[in-house]
Amino acid sequence: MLLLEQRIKEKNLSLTERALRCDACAIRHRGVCEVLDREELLALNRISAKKIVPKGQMILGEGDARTVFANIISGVVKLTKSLEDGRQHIIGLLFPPDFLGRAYRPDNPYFAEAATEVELCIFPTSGFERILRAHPALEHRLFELTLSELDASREWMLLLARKTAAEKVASFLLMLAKRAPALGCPHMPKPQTIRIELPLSRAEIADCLGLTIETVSRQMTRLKTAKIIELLDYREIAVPDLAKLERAAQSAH
Amino acid sequence: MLLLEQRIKEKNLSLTERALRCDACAIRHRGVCEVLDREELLALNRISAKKIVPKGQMILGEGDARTVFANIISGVVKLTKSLEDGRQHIIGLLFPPDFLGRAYRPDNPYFAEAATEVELCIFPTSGFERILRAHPALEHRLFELTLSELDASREWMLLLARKTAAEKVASFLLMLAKRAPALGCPHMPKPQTIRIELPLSRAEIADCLGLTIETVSRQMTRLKTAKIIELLDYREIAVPDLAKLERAAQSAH
DNA sequence: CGAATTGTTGAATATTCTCAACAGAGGTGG
DNA sequence: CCACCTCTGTTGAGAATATTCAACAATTCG
Repeated sequence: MLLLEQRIKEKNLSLTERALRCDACAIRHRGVCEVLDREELLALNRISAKKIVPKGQMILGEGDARTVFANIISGVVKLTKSLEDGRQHIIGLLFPPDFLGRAYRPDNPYFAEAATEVELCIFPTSGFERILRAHPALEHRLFELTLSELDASREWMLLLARKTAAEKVASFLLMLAKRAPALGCPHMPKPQTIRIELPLSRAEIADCLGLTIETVSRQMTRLKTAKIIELLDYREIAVPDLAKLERAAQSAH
Repeated sequence: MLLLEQRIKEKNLSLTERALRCDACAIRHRGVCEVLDREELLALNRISAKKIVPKGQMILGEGDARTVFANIISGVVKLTKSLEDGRQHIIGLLFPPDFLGRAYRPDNPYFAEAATEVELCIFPTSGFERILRAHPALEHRLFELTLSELDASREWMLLLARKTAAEKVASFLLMLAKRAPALGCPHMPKPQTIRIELPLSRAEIADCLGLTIETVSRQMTRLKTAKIIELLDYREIAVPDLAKLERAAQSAH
Protein backbone atom coordinates (compact mmCIF):
# COMPACT_ATOMS: atom_id res chain seq x y z
CA MET A 1 0.00 0.00 0.00
CA LEU A 2 1.36 3.29 -1.12
CA LEU A 3 0.04 5.15 1.91
CA LEU A 4 1.90 2.87 4.30
CA GLU A 5 5.24 3.27 2.51
CA GLN A 6 4.76 6.99 2.54
CA ARG A 7 4.04 6.96 6.25
CA ILE A 8 7.15 4.91 7.02
CA LYS A 9 9.27 7.27 4.99
CA GLU A 10 7.73 10.21 6.79
CA LYS A 11 8.35 8.74 10.23
CA ASN A 12 12.05 8.95 9.51
CA LEU A 13 12.02 12.65 8.80
CA SER A 14 13.87 14.70 11.36
CA LEU A 15 11.95 17.29 13.35
CA THR A 16 13.71 20.04 11.43
CA GLU A 17 12.70 18.49 8.17
CA ARG A 18 9.13 18.23 9.45
CA ALA A 19 8.97 21.85 10.51
CA LEU A 20 10.36 22.88 7.16
CA ARG A 21 7.71 20.87 5.39
CA CYS A 22 4.94 22.81 7.15
CA ASP A 23 6.72 26.10 6.47
CA ALA A 24 6.59 25.33 2.78
CA CYS A 25 2.90 24.37 2.91
CA ALA A 26 0.47 26.43 0.85
CA ILE A 27 -1.97 26.64 3.75
CA ARG A 28 0.47 27.09 6.63
CA HIS A 29 -1.02 30.51 7.40
CA ARG A 30 -4.59 29.66 6.55
CA GLY A 31 -7.41 27.48 7.85
CA VAL A 32 -6.89 25.40 10.95
CA CYS A 33 -3.12 25.84 10.93
CA GLU A 34 -3.07 29.62 11.00
CA VAL A 35 -3.55 29.86 14.76
CA LEU A 36 -1.05 27.18 15.69
CA ASP A 37 2.29 27.96 17.29
CA ARG A 38 5.49 26.08 16.46
CA GLU A 39 4.94 23.40 19.10
CA GLU A 40 1.31 22.74 18.15
CA LEU A 41 2.19 22.62 14.48
CA LEU A 42 4.88 20.05 15.13
CA ALA A 43 2.53 17.91 17.21
CA LEU A 44 0.11 17.81 14.32
CA ASN A 45 2.82 17.40 11.74
CA ARG A 46 4.11 14.35 13.56
CA ILE A 47 0.89 12.41 12.91
CA SER A 48 0.17 13.86 9.46
CA ALA A 49 0.75 12.54 5.99
CA LYS A 50 0.37 14.03 2.54
CA LYS A 51 -1.97 12.26 0.19
CA ILE A 52 -2.99 12.82 -3.41
CA VAL A 53 -6.50 11.63 -4.21
CA PRO A 54 -7.44 11.31 -7.88
CA LYS A 55 -10.60 12.89 -9.23
CA GLY A 56 -13.72 10.86 -8.50
CA GLN A 57 -12.27 8.80 -5.68
CA MET A 58 -14.11 8.43 -2.38
CA ILE A 59 -12.42 9.93 0.68
CA LEU A 60 -15.00 9.21 3.39
CA GLY A 61 -18.10 7.01 3.17
CA GLU A 62 -21.48 8.03 4.55
CA GLY A 63 -22.21 6.06 7.69
CA ASP A 64 -18.71 4.59 7.73
CA ALA A 65 -16.58 4.67 10.80
CA ARG A 66 -14.43 7.75 10.43
CA THR A 67 -10.94 7.03 9.24
CA VAL A 68 -9.30 10.40 8.81
CA PHE A 69 -9.41 14.13 9.26
CA ALA A 70 -7.70 16.25 6.63
CA ASN A 71 -6.76 19.71 5.50
CA ILE A 72 -7.49 20.43 1.85
CA ILE A 73 -4.23 21.74 0.38
CA SER A 74 -5.38 21.88 -3.24
CA GLY A 75 -8.37 20.74 -5.26
CA VAL A 76 -12.05 20.55 -4.43
CA VAL A 77 -13.87 18.01 -2.26
CA LYS A 78 -17.62 17.48 -2.50
CA LEU A 79 -19.74 16.31 0.41
CA THR A 80 -22.90 14.46 -0.52
CA LYS A 81 -25.93 12.93 1.14
CA SER A 82 -28.42 10.56 -0.48
CA LEU A 83 -31.97 9.35 -0.06
CA GLU A 84 -32.58 5.61 -0.25
CA ASP A 85 -34.00 5.78 -3.77
CA GLY A 86 -30.84 7.40 -5.12
CA ARG A 87 -31.79 11.06 -5.16
CA GLN A 88 -28.74 12.90 -3.93
CA HIS A 89 -27.59 16.34 -2.92
CA ILE A 90 -24.22 17.98 -2.55
CA ILE A 91 -24.40 19.49 0.92
CA GLY A 92 -21.05 21.21 0.76
CA LEU A 93 -17.93 21.93 -1.23
CA LEU A 94 -14.54 22.18 0.40
CA PHE A 95 -11.80 24.38 -1.07
CA PRO A 96 -8.32 24.99 0.32
CA PRO A 97 -7.74 25.62 3.18
CA ASP A 98 -10.96 23.97 4.42
CA PHE A 99 -10.93 21.17 6.93
CA LEU A 100 -12.52 17.79 6.30
CA GLY A 101 -13.95 15.55 8.98
CA ARG A 102 -16.57 15.44 11.69
CA ALA A 103 -15.05 15.32 15.18
CA TYR A 104 -16.63 13.62 18.17
CA ARG A 105 -18.91 11.27 16.35
CA PRO A 106 -18.32 7.59 15.71
CA ASP A 107 -19.73 7.55 12.18
CA ASN A 108 -19.38 9.93 9.30
CA PRO A 109 -22.58 11.83 8.49
CA TYR A 110 -21.85 12.30 4.79
CA PHE A 111 -20.00 10.98 1.80
CA ALA A 112 -16.83 12.85 0.79
CA GLU A 113 -15.37 12.52 -2.70
CA ALA A 114 -12.63 14.25 -4.67
CA ALA A 115 -14.37 16.52 -7.21
CA THR A 116 -11.00 17.27 -8.80
CA GLU A 117 -7.61 15.80 -8.03
CA VAL A 118 -7.09 16.69 -4.39
CA GLU A 119 -4.01 17.16 -2.26
CA LEU A 120 -4.70 16.37 1.39
CA CYS A 121 -2.81 16.63 4.64
CA ILE A 122 -4.42 13.76 6.53
CA PHE A 123 -4.52 12.97 10.26
CA PRO A 124 -5.58 9.66 11.77
CA THR A 125 -8.78 9.96 13.81
CA SER A 126 -7.63 9.04 17.28
CA GLY A 127 -4.38 10.97 17.14
CA PHE A 128 -6.10 14.09 15.90
CA GLU A 129 -8.81 14.05 18.55
CA ARG A 130 -6.16 13.57 21.24
CA ILE A 131 -4.26 16.63 20.03
CA LEU A 132 -7.53 18.50 19.71
CA ARG A 133 -8.30 17.86 23.38
CA ALA A 134 -4.80 18.81 24.47
CA HIS A 135 -4.62 22.08 22.53
CA PRO A 136 -7.54 24.42 23.22
CA ALA A 137 -6.29 26.85 20.55
CA LEU A 138 -6.78 24.17 17.91
CA GLU A 139 -10.20 23.22 19.19
CA HIS A 140 -11.21 26.86 19.38
CA ARG A 141 -10.14 27.41 15.79
CA LEU A 142 -12.04 24.35 14.58
CA PHE A 143 -15.08 25.63 16.50
CA GLU A 144 -14.85 28.97 14.70
CA LEU A 145 -14.57 27.26 11.33
CA THR A 146 -17.54 25.04 12.16
CA LEU A 147 -19.61 28.10 13.06
CA SER A 148 -18.76 29.63 9.68
CA GLU A 149 -19.74 26.41 7.95
CA LEU A 150 -23.05 26.47 9.78
CA ASP A 151 -23.64 30.08 8.66
CA ALA A 152 -22.82 29.13 5.08
CA SER A 153 -25.05 26.08 5.14
CA ARG A 154 -27.98 28.17 6.42
CA GLU A 155 -27.35 30.72 3.69
CA TRP A 156 -27.49 27.86 1.20
CA MET A 157 -30.76 26.63 2.70
CA LEU A 158 -32.34 29.97 1.84
CA LEU A 159 -31.15 29.50 -1.74
CA LEU A 160 -32.55 25.95 -1.96
CA ALA A 161 -35.88 26.89 -0.41
CA ARG A 162 -36.65 30.20 -2.02
CA LYS A 163 -34.57 31.00 -5.08
CA THR A 164 -35.60 30.32 -8.69
CA ALA A 165 -33.53 28.13 -11.00
CA ALA A 166 -32.01 31.23 -12.65
CA GLU A 167 -31.03 32.73 -9.28
CA LYS A 168 -29.65 29.43 -8.09
CA VAL A 169 -27.28 29.04 -11.03
CA ALA A 170 -26.14 32.66 -10.77
CA SER A 171 -25.60 32.26 -7.03
CA PHE A 172 -23.59 29.11 -7.60
CA LEU A 173 -21.26 30.85 -10.04
CA LEU A 174 -20.94 33.76 -7.65
CA MET A 175 -20.01 31.41 -4.83
CA LEU A 176 -17.31 29.90 -7.02
CA ALA A 177 -16.00 33.34 -7.97
CA LYS A 178 -15.61 34.11 -4.27
CA ARG A 179 -14.40 30.79 -2.91
CA ALA A 180 -12.61 28.88 -5.63
CA PRO A 181 -8.92 29.54 -6.10
CA ALA A 182 -8.67 32.34 -8.67
CA LEU A 183 -7.31 31.54 -12.11
CA GLY A 184 -3.99 33.13 -12.95
CA CYS A 185 -1.54 34.71 -10.56
CA PRO A 186 -3.17 35.65 -7.25
CA HIS A 187 -0.97 38.70 -6.85
CA MET A 188 -1.97 40.25 -10.13
CA PRO A 189 -4.37 43.14 -9.83
CA LYS A 190 -7.83 41.75 -10.51
CA PRO A 191 -8.73 42.07 -14.15
CA GLN A 192 -12.19 43.40 -14.83
CA THR A 193 -13.21 40.14 -16.41
CA ILE A 194 -13.08 37.26 -13.98
CA ARG A 195 -12.51 33.76 -15.27
CA ILE A 196 -13.92 30.89 -13.28
CA GLU A 197 -12.88 27.28 -13.66
CA LEU A 198 -15.83 25.04 -12.84
CA PRO A 199 -14.67 22.17 -10.63
CA LEU A 200 -17.98 20.36 -11.15
CA SER A 201 -19.87 18.80 -14.03
CA ARG A 202 -23.38 19.96 -14.90
CA ALA A 203 -24.74 16.94 -13.06
CA GLU A 204 -22.83 17.91 -9.93
CA ILE A 205 -23.94 21.52 -10.19
CA ALA A 206 -27.52 20.26 -10.42
CA ASP A 207 -26.95 18.21 -7.26
CA CYS A 208 -25.69 21.34 -5.50
CA LEU A 209 -28.74 23.37 -6.41
CA GLY A 210 -31.55 20.84 -6.20
CA LEU A 211 -32.21 21.04 -9.93
CA THR A 212 -31.89 18.71 -12.92
CA ILE A 213 -28.97 18.71 -15.38
CA GLU A 214 -31.21 20.09 -18.12
CA THR A 215 -32.40 23.02 -16.04
CA VAL A 216 -28.82 23.94 -15.12
CA SER A 217 -27.83 23.78 -18.76
CA ARG A 218 -30.76 25.95 -19.84
CA GLN A 219 -30.04 28.56 -17.17
CA MET A 220 -26.38 28.67 -18.20
CA THR A 221 -27.34 29.47 -21.79
CA ARG A 222 -29.85 31.99 -20.45
CA LEU A 223 -27.04 33.76 -18.58
CA LYS A 224 -24.90 33.58 -21.70
CA THR A 225 -27.66 35.06 -23.88
CA ALA A 226 -28.13 37.85 -21.31
CA LYS A 227 -24.37 38.57 -21.65
CA ILE A 228 -23.88 38.02 -17.92
CA ILE A 229 -21.39 35.21 -18.50
CA GLU A 230 -19.39 33.82 -21.42
CA LEU A 231 -18.91 30.09 -21.86
CA LEU A 232 -15.27 29.67 -22.83
CA ASP A 233 -15.45 25.92 -22.44
CA TYR A 234 -17.75 23.47 -20.67
CA ARG A 235 -15.53 23.82 -17.65
CA GLU A 236 -14.60 27.48 -17.79
CA ILE A 237 -16.65 30.65 -17.82
CA ALA A 238 -15.85 34.36 -17.87
CA VAL A 239 -17.71 37.04 -15.94
CA PRO A 240 -17.23 40.46 -17.55
CA ASP A 241 -19.13 42.31 -14.81
CA LEU A 242 -19.43 40.71 -11.41
CA ALA A 243 -22.09 43.21 -10.30
CA LYS A 244 -24.41 41.95 -13.04
CA LEU A 245 -23.98 38.38 -11.84
CA GLU A 246 -24.69 39.52 -8.29
CA ARG A 247 -27.93 41.10 -9.44
CA ALA A 248 -28.89 37.92 -11.27
CA ALA A 249 -28.24 35.94 -8.11
CA GLN A 250 -30.64 38.09 -6.10
CA SER A 251 -33.60 38.48 -8.43
CA ALA A 252 -34.64 36.32 -11.37
CA HIS A 253 -36.10 39.33 -13.17
CA MET B 1 -37.48 48.49 31.79
CA LEU B 2 -38.65 45.21 33.17
CA LEU B 3 -35.45 43.41 32.32
CA LEU B 4 -33.36 45.85 34.34
CA GLU B 5 -35.52 45.51 37.46
CA GLN B 6 -35.33 41.79 37.18
CA ARG B 7 -31.55 41.91 36.91
CA ILE B 8 -31.21 44.12 39.99
CA LYS B 9 -33.38 41.76 41.97
CA GLU B 10 -31.33 38.82 40.80
CA LYS B 11 -28.02 40.44 41.72
CA ASN B 12 -29.16 40.35 45.33
CA LEU B 13 -29.73 36.63 45.41
CA SER B 14 -27.32 34.75 47.63
CA LEU B 15 -25.05 32.17 46.06
CA THR B 16 -27.05 29.42 47.72
CA GLU B 17 -30.21 30.78 46.28
CA ARG B 18 -28.56 30.95 42.85
CA ALA B 19 -27.36 27.38 42.98
CA LEU B 20 -30.81 26.28 44.05
CA ARG B 21 -32.34 28.11 41.12
CA CYS B 22 -30.23 26.12 38.67
CA ASP B 23 -30.97 22.87 40.50
CA ALA B 24 -34.65 23.49 39.95
CA CYS B 25 -34.17 24.29 36.27
CA ALA B 26 -35.87 22.06 33.73
CA ILE B 27 -32.74 21.88 31.61
CA ARG B 28 -30.10 21.62 34.36
CA HIS B 29 -29.05 18.22 33.10
CA ARG B 30 -29.55 18.89 29.43
CA GLY B 31 -28.04 21.01 26.66
CA VAL B 32 -25.10 23.24 27.42
CA CYS B 33 -25.50 22.95 31.18
CA GLU B 34 -25.31 19.17 31.41
CA VAL B 35 -21.51 19.09 31.32
CA LEU B 36 -20.95 21.91 33.80
CA ASP B 37 -19.69 21.32 37.31
CA ARG B 38 -20.92 23.27 40.34
CA GLU B 39 -18.35 26.04 39.93
CA GLU B 40 -18.93 26.51 36.20
CA LEU B 41 -22.66 26.52 36.69
CA LEU B 42 -22.39 29.21 39.32
CA ALA B 43 -20.16 31.37 37.10
CA LEU B 44 -22.78 31.25 34.39
CA ASN B 45 -25.65 31.65 36.79
CA ARG B 46 -24.10 34.84 38.15
CA ILE B 47 -24.49 36.60 34.79
CA SER B 48 -27.76 34.98 33.77
CA ALA B 49 -31.33 36.16 33.93
CA LYS B 50 -34.66 34.51 33.27
CA LYS B 51 -36.82 36.10 30.63
CA ILE B 52 -40.27 35.33 29.27
CA VAL B 53 -40.73 36.35 25.64
CA PRO B 54 -44.31 36.47 24.31
CA LYS B 55 -45.23 34.70 21.08
CA GLY B 56 -44.27 36.63 17.97
CA GLN B 57 -41.70 38.89 19.64
CA MET B 58 -38.24 39.34 18.15
CA ILE B 59 -35.32 38.03 20.21
CA LEU B 60 -32.38 38.77 17.90
CA GLY B 61 -32.36 40.85 14.70
CA GLU B 62 -30.60 39.75 11.52
CA GLY B 63 -27.47 41.82 11.05
CA ASP B 64 -27.86 43.42 14.48
CA ALA B 65 -25.04 43.54 16.92
CA ARG B 66 -25.51 40.54 19.15
CA THR B 67 -27.13 41.34 22.44
CA VAL B 68 -27.57 38.02 24.17
CA PHE B 69 -26.97 34.33 24.26
CA ALA B 70 -29.66 32.15 25.77
CA ASN B 71 -30.76 28.69 26.74
CA ILE B 72 -34.27 27.77 25.68
CA ILE B 73 -36.04 26.54 28.80
CA SER B 74 -39.49 26.20 27.29
CA GLY B 75 -41.25 27.13 24.07
CA VAL B 76 -40.02 27.22 20.49
CA VAL B 77 -37.78 29.79 18.80
CA LYS B 78 -37.65 30.14 15.03
CA LEU B 79 -34.57 31.37 13.18
CA THR B 80 -35.24 33.05 9.86
CA LYS B 81 -33.33 34.54 6.97
CA SER B 82 -34.77 36.74 4.22
CA LEU B 83 -34.01 37.84 0.68
CA GLU B 84 -34.27 41.52 -0.08
CA ASP B 85 -37.60 41.16 -1.85
CA GLY B 86 -39.24 39.61 1.19
CA ARG B 87 -39.02 35.91 0.39
CA GLN B 88 -38.06 34.24 3.63
CA HIS B 89 -37.06 30.90 5.02
CA ILE B 90 -36.98 29.38 8.47
CA ILE B 91 -33.45 28.03 8.73
CA GLY B 92 -33.91 26.44 12.11
CA LEU B 93 -36.19 25.74 15.03
CA LEU B 94 -34.91 25.69 18.58
CA PHE B 95 -36.57 23.55 21.24
CA PRO B 96 -35.53 23.13 24.88
CA PRO B 97 -32.72 22.65 25.78
CA ASP B 98 -31.22 24.23 22.63
CA PHE B 99 -28.83 27.13 22.82
CA LEU B 100 -29.43 30.41 21.02
CA GLY B 101 -26.70 32.72 19.80
CA ARG B 102 -23.72 32.85 17.48
CA ALA B 103 -20.42 33.17 19.34
CA TYR B 104 -17.35 34.94 18.00
CA ARG B 105 -19.01 37.12 15.44
CA PRO B 106 -19.86 40.79 15.81
CA ASP B 107 -23.23 40.60 14.06
CA ASN B 108 -26.03 38.12 14.19
CA PRO B 109 -26.42 36.07 11.01
CA TYR B 110 -30.17 35.46 11.37
CA PHE B 111 -33.36 36.74 12.84
CA ALA B 112 -34.64 34.96 15.96
CA GLU B 113 -38.27 35.18 17.02
CA ALA B 114 -40.44 33.48 19.61
CA ALA B 115 -42.69 31.03 17.71
CA THR B 116 -44.59 30.34 20.91
CA GLU B 117 -44.25 31.97 24.31
CA VAL B 118 -40.66 31.26 25.24
CA GLU B 119 -38.85 31.01 28.55
CA LEU B 120 -35.18 31.91 28.22
CA CYS B 121 -32.14 31.88 30.45
CA ILE B 122 -30.20 34.75 28.93
CA PHE B 123 -26.51 35.71 29.18
CA PRO B 124 -25.02 39.04 28.14
CA THR B 125 -22.65 38.71 25.18
CA SER B 126 -19.36 39.82 26.65
CA GLY B 127 -19.77 38.02 29.94
CA PHE B 128 -20.70 34.80 28.24
CA GLU B 129 -17.78 34.83 25.82
CA ARG B 130 -15.41 35.54 28.70
CA ILE B 131 -16.69 32.51 30.61
CA LEU B 132 -16.59 30.49 27.40
CA ARG B 133 -12.89 31.27 26.99
CA ALA B 134 -12.14 30.49 30.61
CA HIS B 135 -13.96 27.16 30.73
CA PRO B 136 -12.87 24.72 28.01
CA ALA B 137 -15.56 22.24 29.07
CA LEU B 138 -18.23 24.80 28.21
CA GLU B 139 -16.65 25.66 24.89
CA HIS B 140 -16.21 22.00 24.07
CA ARG B 141 -19.87 21.34 24.80
CA LEU B 142 -20.98 24.24 22.64
CA PHE B 143 -18.73 22.94 19.89
CA GLU B 144 -20.40 19.53 20.07
CA LEU B 145 -23.84 21.11 19.93
CA THR B 146 -22.79 23.24 16.96
CA LEU B 147 -21.57 20.15 15.12
CA SER B 148 -24.95 18.51 15.69
CA GLU B 149 -26.70 21.62 14.40
CA LEU B 150 -24.52 21.50 11.29
CA ASP B 151 -25.42 17.83 10.75
CA ALA B 152 -29.11 18.65 11.15
CA SER B 153 -28.93 21.61 8.81
CA ARG B 154 -27.29 19.47 6.13
CA GLU B 155 -29.96 16.83 6.57
CA TRP B 156 -32.54 19.57 6.06
CA MET B 157 -30.74 20.73 2.91
CA LEU B 158 -31.30 17.30 1.38
CA LEU B 159 -35.00 17.68 2.17
CA LEU B 160 -35.21 21.15 0.61
CA ALA B 161 -33.28 20.15 -2.49
CA ARG B 162 -34.67 16.73 -3.29
CA LYS B 163 -37.93 15.90 -1.53
CA THR B 164 -41.41 16.40 -2.95
CA ALA B 165 -44.02 18.55 -1.21
CA ALA B 166 -45.68 15.44 0.25
CA GLU B 167 -42.40 14.13 1.62
CA LYS B 168 -41.47 17.52 2.99
CA VAL B 169 -44.66 17.87 5.03
CA ALA B 170 -44.39 14.32 6.33
CA SER B 171 -40.73 14.90 7.23
CA PHE B 172 -41.64 18.08 9.04
CA LEU B 173 -44.25 16.34 11.17
CA LEU B 174 -41.79 13.54 11.86
CA MET B 175 -39.16 16.04 12.97
CA LEU B 176 -41.68 17.56 15.38
CA ALA B 177 -42.63 14.15 16.71
CA LYS B 178 -38.98 13.55 17.52
CA ARG B 179 -37.87 16.95 18.73
CA ALA B 180 -40.85 18.81 20.13
CA PRO B 181 -41.67 18.29 23.78
CA ALA B 182 -44.15 15.40 23.85
CA LEU B 183 -47.73 16.12 24.81
CA GLY B 184 -48.85 14.62 28.09
CA CYS B 185 -46.69 13.20 30.82
CA PRO B 186 -43.22 12.30 29.55
CA HIS B 187 -42.95 9.35 31.95
CA MET B 188 -46.04 7.66 30.70
CA PRO B 189 -45.39 4.67 28.47
CA LYS B 190 -45.75 5.92 24.90
CA PRO B 191 -49.26 5.42 23.64
CA GLN B 192 -49.49 3.94 20.18
CA THR B 193 -51.08 7.12 18.87
CA ILE B 194 -48.77 10.10 19.14
CA ARG B 195 -50.24 13.55 19.44
CA ILE B 196 -48.21 16.45 18.12
CA GLU B 197 -48.84 20.06 18.98
CA LEU B 198 -47.80 22.23 16.02
CA PRO B 199 -45.83 25.24 17.29
CA LEU B 200 -46.07 26.90 13.87
CA SER B 201 -48.80 28.27 11.64
CA ARG B 202 -49.26 26.94 8.10
CA ALA B 203 -47.39 29.98 6.81
CA GLU B 204 -44.45 29.21 9.08
CA ILE B 205 -44.46 25.54 8.10
CA ALA B 206 -44.36 26.66 4.46
CA ASP B 207 -41.36 28.85 5.29
CA CYS B 208 -39.62 25.87 6.84
CA LEU B 209 -40.14 23.67 3.81
CA GLY B 210 -39.72 26.10 0.93
CA LEU B 211 -43.36 25.73 -0.10
CA THR B 212 -46.46 27.93 -0.20
CA ILE B 213 -49.20 27.94 2.43
CA GLU B 214 -51.63 26.36 0.01
CA THR B 215 -49.33 23.47 -0.84
CA VAL B 216 -48.76 22.73 2.85
CA SER B 217 -52.50 22.78 3.45
CA ARG B 218 -53.18 20.45 0.53
CA GLN B 219 -50.50 17.99 1.62
CA MET B 220 -51.89 17.96 5.16
CA THR B 221 -55.32 17.00 3.86
CA ARG B 222 -53.66 14.44 1.60
CA LEU B 223 -52.00 12.86 4.66
CA LYS B 224 -55.35 12.98 6.47
CA THR B 225 -57.16 11.31 3.56
CA ALA B 226 -54.46 8.62 3.48
CA LYS B 227 -55.16 8.02 7.22
CA ILE B 228 -51.54 8.75 8.06
CA ILE B 229 -52.47 11.62 10.34
CA GLU B 230 -55.63 12.96 11.98
CA LEU B 231 -56.26 16.69 12.23
CA LEU B 232 -57.60 17.21 15.73
CA ASP B 233 -57.32 20.95 15.42
CA TYR B 234 -55.39 23.38 13.22
CA ARG B 235 -52.64 23.24 15.78
CA GLU B 236 -52.77 19.63 16.85
CA ILE B 237 -52.46 16.39 14.94
CA ALA B 238 -52.45 12.71 15.87
CA VAL B 239 -50.24 10.05 14.34
CA PRO B 240 -51.75 6.60 14.80
CA ASP B 241 -48.79 4.77 13.26
CA LEU B 242 -45.42 6.49 13.25
CA ALA B 243 -43.96 3.94 10.82
CA LYS B 244 -46.50 5.01 8.19
CA LEU B 245 -45.47 8.64 8.60
CA GLU B 246 -41.82 7.62 8.30
CA ARG B 247 -42.57 5.87 5.05
CA ALA B 248 -44.40 8.94 3.75
CA ALA B 249 -41.39 11.09 4.66
CA GLN B 250 -39.06 8.91 2.56
CA SER B 251 -41.07 8.31 -0.60
CA ALA B 252 -43.95 10.33 -2.01
CA HIS B 253 -45.50 7.17 -3.50
C1' DC C 1 -71.37 39.08 17.94
C1' DG C 2 -68.57 40.89 14.30
C1' DA C 3 -64.01 41.75 12.45
C1' DA C 4 -59.68 40.04 11.51
C1' DT C 5 -56.83 36.33 10.94
C1' DT C 6 -55.78 31.79 9.53
C1' DG C 7 -56.72 27.76 6.92
C1' DT C 8 -58.91 25.14 2.96
C1' DT C 9 -60.26 24.27 -1.65
C1' DG C 10 -60.64 25.04 -6.76
C1' DA C 11 -59.16 26.64 -11.36
C1' DA C 12 -55.74 28.46 -14.18
C1' DT C 13 -50.87 29.34 -14.74
C1' DA C 14 -45.92 28.90 -14.42
C1' DT C 15 -41.87 26.62 -13.49
C1' DT C 16 -39.33 22.76 -13.47
C1' DC C 17 -38.95 17.93 -14.72
C1' DT C 18 -38.99 13.97 -17.84
C1' DC C 19 -38.14 11.88 -22.00
C1' DA C 20 -35.89 12.04 -26.26
C1' DA C 21 -32.89 13.45 -29.84
C1' DC C 22 -28.76 15.36 -31.00
C1' DA C 23 -24.09 17.78 -30.66
C1' DG C 24 -19.53 18.26 -29.00
C1' DA C 25 -15.43 16.63 -26.43
C1' DG C 26 -12.28 13.19 -25.12
C1' DG C 27 -10.21 8.82 -25.28
C1' DT C 28 -8.85 4.32 -27.65
C1' DG C 29 -7.32 1.37 -31.01
C1' DG C 30 -6.51 0.47 -35.76
C1' DC D 1 -4.06 10.59 -37.60
C1' DC D 2 -8.63 9.32 -38.02
C1' DA D 3 -12.76 6.49 -37.11
C1' DC D 4 -15.37 5.05 -33.52
C1' DC D 5 -17.27 4.94 -29.08
C1' DT D 6 -18.48 6.93 -24.76
C1' DC D 7 -19.47 10.48 -21.91
C1' DT D 8 -21.12 15.03 -21.12
C1' DG D 9 -23.77 18.83 -22.36
C1' DT D 10 -27.56 21.17 -25.09
C1' DT D 11 -32.05 21.76 -26.90
C1' DG D 12 -37.04 20.75 -27.73
C1' DA D 13 -41.76 18.99 -26.68
C1' DG D 14 -44.88 17.39 -23.49
C1' DA D 15 -46.00 16.23 -18.63
C1' DA D 16 -45.99 16.91 -13.75
C1' DT D 17 -45.61 19.49 -9.72
C1' DA D 18 -46.13 23.43 -7.23
C1' DT D 19 -47.63 28.34 -7.48
C1' DT D 20 -50.83 32.06 -8.04
C1' DC D 21 -55.18 34.04 -7.69
C1' DA D 22 -59.61 33.81 -5.87
C1' DA D 23 -63.45 32.44 -3.10
C1' DC D 24 -64.91 30.63 0.94
C1' DA D 25 -64.75 28.34 5.69
C1' DA D 26 -63.15 28.06 10.29
C1' DT D 27 -61.03 30.06 14.19
C1' DT D 28 -59.57 33.63 17.27
C1' DC D 29 -59.87 37.90 19.49
C1' DG D 30 -61.78 42.08 21.01
